[in-house]
Parts: sequence; C-alpha cells; structure tokens
Amino acid sequence: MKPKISDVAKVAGVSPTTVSRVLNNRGYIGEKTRQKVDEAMKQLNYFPNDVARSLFIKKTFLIGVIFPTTTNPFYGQLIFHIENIAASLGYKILLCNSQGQEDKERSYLRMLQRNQVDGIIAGAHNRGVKEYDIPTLPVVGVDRYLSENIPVVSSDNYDGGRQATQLLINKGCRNIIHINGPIYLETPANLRRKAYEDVMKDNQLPPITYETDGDNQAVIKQLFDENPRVDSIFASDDLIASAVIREAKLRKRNIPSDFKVIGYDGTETTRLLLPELSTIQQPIREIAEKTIDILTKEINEEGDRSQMETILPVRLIESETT
Amino acid sequence: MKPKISDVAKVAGVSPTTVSRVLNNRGYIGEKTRQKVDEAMKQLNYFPNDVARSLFIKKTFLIGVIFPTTTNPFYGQLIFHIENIAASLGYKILLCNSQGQEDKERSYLRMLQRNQVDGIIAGAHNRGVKEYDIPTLPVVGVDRYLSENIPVVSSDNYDGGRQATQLLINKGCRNIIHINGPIYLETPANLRRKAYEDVMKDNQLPPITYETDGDNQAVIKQLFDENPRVDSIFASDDLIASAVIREAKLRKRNIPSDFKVIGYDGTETTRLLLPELSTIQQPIREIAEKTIDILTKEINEEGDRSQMETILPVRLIESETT
DNA sequence: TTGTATGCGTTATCAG
DNA sequence: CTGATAACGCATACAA
Repeated sequence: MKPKISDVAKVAGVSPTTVSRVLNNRGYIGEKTRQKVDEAMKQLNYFPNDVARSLFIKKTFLIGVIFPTTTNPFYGQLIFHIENIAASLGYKILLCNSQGQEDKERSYLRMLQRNQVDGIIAGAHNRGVKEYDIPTLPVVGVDRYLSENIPVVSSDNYDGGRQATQLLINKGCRNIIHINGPIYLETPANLRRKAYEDVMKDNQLPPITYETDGDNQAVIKQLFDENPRVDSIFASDDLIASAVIREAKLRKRNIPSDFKVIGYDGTETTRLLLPELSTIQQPIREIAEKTIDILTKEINEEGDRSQMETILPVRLIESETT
Repeated sequence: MKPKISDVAKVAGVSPTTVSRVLNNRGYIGEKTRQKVDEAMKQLNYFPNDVARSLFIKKTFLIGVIFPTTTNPFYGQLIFHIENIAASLGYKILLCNSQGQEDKERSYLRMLQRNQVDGIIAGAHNRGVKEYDIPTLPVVGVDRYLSENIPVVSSDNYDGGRQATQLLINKGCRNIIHINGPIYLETPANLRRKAYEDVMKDNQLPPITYETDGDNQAVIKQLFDENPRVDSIFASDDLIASAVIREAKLRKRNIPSDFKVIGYDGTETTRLLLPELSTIQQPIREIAEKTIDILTKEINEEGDRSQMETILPVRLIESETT
C-alpha cells in the first residue's frame, strides 16, 4: 500500500539504511546513490512515516494545547499564533477544547501523554487538577497558575486593570463598577480586579464587583437595577463589555457622555465587530511567542528557572465608549 | 523512565502479552491476574504509548483539520465543534492554519500524511492544490470543492443569498449592493452571489457586486463613493457587514430607516458583539456533525457515494440593521 | 487461561 | 561510502 523505506531501497537497488541516510542527510553518501534513491522516492511517491520515526527517536514534535474553546475570540487568536509559530519550528498542534470542565481537562491530559507529546501549553484550569505536575513533561501555562513549578506567561493584568479604572476616573466617573468572570480560578486575571479595587480606594471611591458565571445578561440587568447611579463599567472582557453596552442602550443611557464602558482583550475580532469599544488590548502574539519560546527551551532542556513568570505589557485603546 | 508494558509485566509477575490483554480487554483473563496487572499499572503510573500502538495497528485516531485561521469567528466556532465531536468519538485533532496560502496548505498536507492521520477535514483551498486527491486517505471538504471525488459539506448558500436579498427587497430597498470575498475560489459560497444576482434580476433590479481582497474598509469607501444612492448592502460575512455599518454611520446614514445591512454567518461571537446585525446564520454545529459523520464513515470504509454533497439549511436572523 | 515469537517502519550502531 | 542487525513499545498469531 503505502511505500516504505524498504520499497524505496528495492527500487533504488540499495539497502534500507542507505535510503534512511539520504532521507536524513546523515553520514557519507555517494552522489550517484543519492540520485538513485531520490528518483526511487519520487517514483513511488514515498514519504516517511513519522509514527515509526517518533517511536524510535522518542520525540513526536507534537505540542498539546488546552484552552476552554476556540470559539472565544481571545483563545481563537491566541491558538492561531501558537500554531503558527509552532509550525515554523517544526512542531504540530494537538488541539483540546476543555470547555472549563475538569473531567475533560484531565482526560485530555491523559490523552496527550499517551500520544507522547513533547510539551503542553494550557490556559484552562480547574482547581484540583493536580495532573499538570508531570515530572517528565514540559508544561507552560498561559494566564493560569497551574502549579508551583510550571512557568506562566500572561500580560500585565494589574496594569491593565489600573489603566482601565484610571481612565474612567480621569474622565470624571465616580460610580464605577467592575464585572468579571468566576474569581475562584487562580488566575493572574484576578489582578485586574485587584488593580480596580486599589485604584478605587486610592481615590476614596467604593469598589463594587459583580461576578458573572456565564449568564452575562442576567448579571448585568441586576447590576443596573441595583445601582441606578452607576456611571461606568470596567468589564473583564470585551464580550461582557458588549453586553453592557447593549443593556445601557436599552436603558437609554447615552454613551459615552452619560455612561462609559471599557472592556478587556482587544482581539482582532472585537476590533472589527465593535471598533467603538474602548478596551485594554493584550499582546496576544507576544504571549504566544514567549510561551513557545519557554516551552521549546524546556523541551530541549535549556530551561532556566529565571522565567517562571513572564508579564507582557498591555495597551490601552481609547475609542468611543469612554 | 516511562514504564512500558514489560515493566508492568515484571511487577505483576506475568507476561507482557497478558498485560496487553488486560489493557485492551481482549481474550480470556483470570480475575486474579487482572487485578495484579491493574495494581502494577497503578503502582507504576503506567499508561500506554499510543505512538507504538498506532505503528502496529496502522491507525492513529488523528484527524487533520485545515482552515484559514482560528482567529476568524466562523472557523473558530466550526473547529471547536469539530474537535468536540471528534473527541467524543476518540479522535484527536491536528490543527493547521493555512492562512489562505497555497504553499502552507501543501506543506500541511504532506505533514499530515507523514503523521499518518486517519482523515482530513479541509476548508482551505487554493486553486491548483491537487494534492488533496490522496487515493488512500479520506478527505471531506467544508464549503469548498476540493476535487471531483471529495465529499463537500456546506450550508445552503444559495438559499441564504436568496433570503438575504429578498428581505432587503421586501423592506423596500432598490439599490442593493453585494460585497463578497475573492470570487476565484471555487466555493459553494459563490452561490450567495449567484442567488443575489438571480433575485435582483427577477425583480428587474441591476445587481452590483464588489469584491474585497482583504482591505474591506477601502473597498467599502469606494463603494459608497461610486454609489451614493445605495440603500442597502448584503455582505458575504458579518465582519464585512460590520465594516459597512461603520462606514454608513460615518456617512450619517440612518440604520435601518435610511440604510440597511445584512451579513452572513451568524456566529456566536457576532451575536454577542454585534447583536443588532441582521444576518444569515449558518448551522455550524450541524456542519461539523455531518462532516465528521461522513469522514468517519469513510475511515471505516462504510462510505457510500450518496453523500458527495451535503447542504444544510440556513436561518435568517432579523435584527436591527434591516 | 497464559506465554513466546514476530513484525509494524524507522534509525543507530557497528562491521565491511 | 554502504549494508546487516537490533531496538523503539505494542499487539497479534500461535503454542502451551
């Protein structure tokens, strides 16, 4: 069926070893021999079997990538860059959508190990998934503390939260409310909230935070009902910000004169679909680059302990909702 | 390092074959033996090496997935569902972002073959990539004709185009312009344009189509400049529609009273970020389901030739831009 | 019910 | 410069 090295060898009239040598450019090969082999390979439309090769060299060039879902624009864009950079280095991506479910995450982890991936990049994390501590397998977390000794790459969530809150204050807002996702995840993203609270307190303003656990719309309605005098919102991502804008409009709030909103993430998709949204833009490409840089160094055992936590700068995009 | 079957066998005091039997639940195994083996596996934290297993059984449970980019919300969501369904069937996804580049696509194709994937799902296609005709490898196209004998799954692009155009006409529009992506791709999506033209002609209206090749904003400006009396636009995707709305607002057009826009795709992300956009929603989940259904049948050699082209119904979402 | 021998396709070692 | 042989970890046919 599929030709193998020995088939090529037969056609070329040489030994399998020689074919392998040509294939990998290893050792001395006679020019004539090389040509014969090349021809035979072309004739048979031969290409090597990486499964067999992987078995032997104990390396798959596979990287497992676990995030909640490619549907989310932030993860979609992040995964795009990860795949892209990985491909340029000869690595391939095994994609896992954990959907925030602990059991899925665990079973993906098992699956990736069975498949002998060279490393794992994970941005999904449910408390209690200790399985990330795999002594023999390089892992890098994105925006998530996975374990004591797993490096994390994230953007400067504290500074992002600070800039967002400060902007609203500078614009004259006083009743600023923060909305974010579930706080129980041990994620650097919680620093956004911390920064919000710090800045508010520094300005003698009372911080109020609402947490949404999926049903944004309901939480936002409640927020408006309970806080009729709210004059601005700092949302922990652009999707939530969009829902806030929607609700504010329904309530006849005038944006930005009467009511201001700032989001978080600043993905390409958000910029295209909702360009009027002011937001804190994460350096997604740089996050991907740094993550892969650290991971590949660990894979090649050049990991130094100096990069346990990498924090990349964010950028404020002031548009029309502030 | 990593324990293998023979290590487990030693600890359990049985032969490797027996361990393999326990692992795969094949043949008769004594209850005591099974327990000993199970314990040994737990003790050593053993898990099987799927690379070795794949080499032997000549099946990897890997599916290669090639699309332009996970950054695009449509592909992001589609890939999410593909991965999700595939995982439930024991298949894993090797992710490829072709970015619409022919050479990347070709090299991904080679890579996937070297990795012995069981099948390929592709929605990327540049004219002239003949490499999809792989006699021994099941391939299914999504919204793209890849080759004569490769099944295609898509939504009803003609009906979508028809509904969109008809809606605008019903709402009283007469100067309706269509914008879409590069037409030279042989894709069922071109049927959207065909439907637009047919409906326009049926109503004695002149069809006008603009093609964008990436720089949406420039094309849209040109469109408005050249057609000051345009009263509505049918955009071939929601991203373009969003840019149209933006430009229309800049030109002080009142939506929807004075100017109407309808998009295409209706992804979750669009619905969240731009809920006011009227659009034709593609059944993304169903596309993923059908695609995997056909692919797995081909993989298991149960493929019937009756499913060479599958067309799934679309749904009109009337919101506030029409 | 369990064990032995063999091969999946590749590459490294070592001999020629 | 080239070839024979073994081994990567696993699962099957065949024996016991």
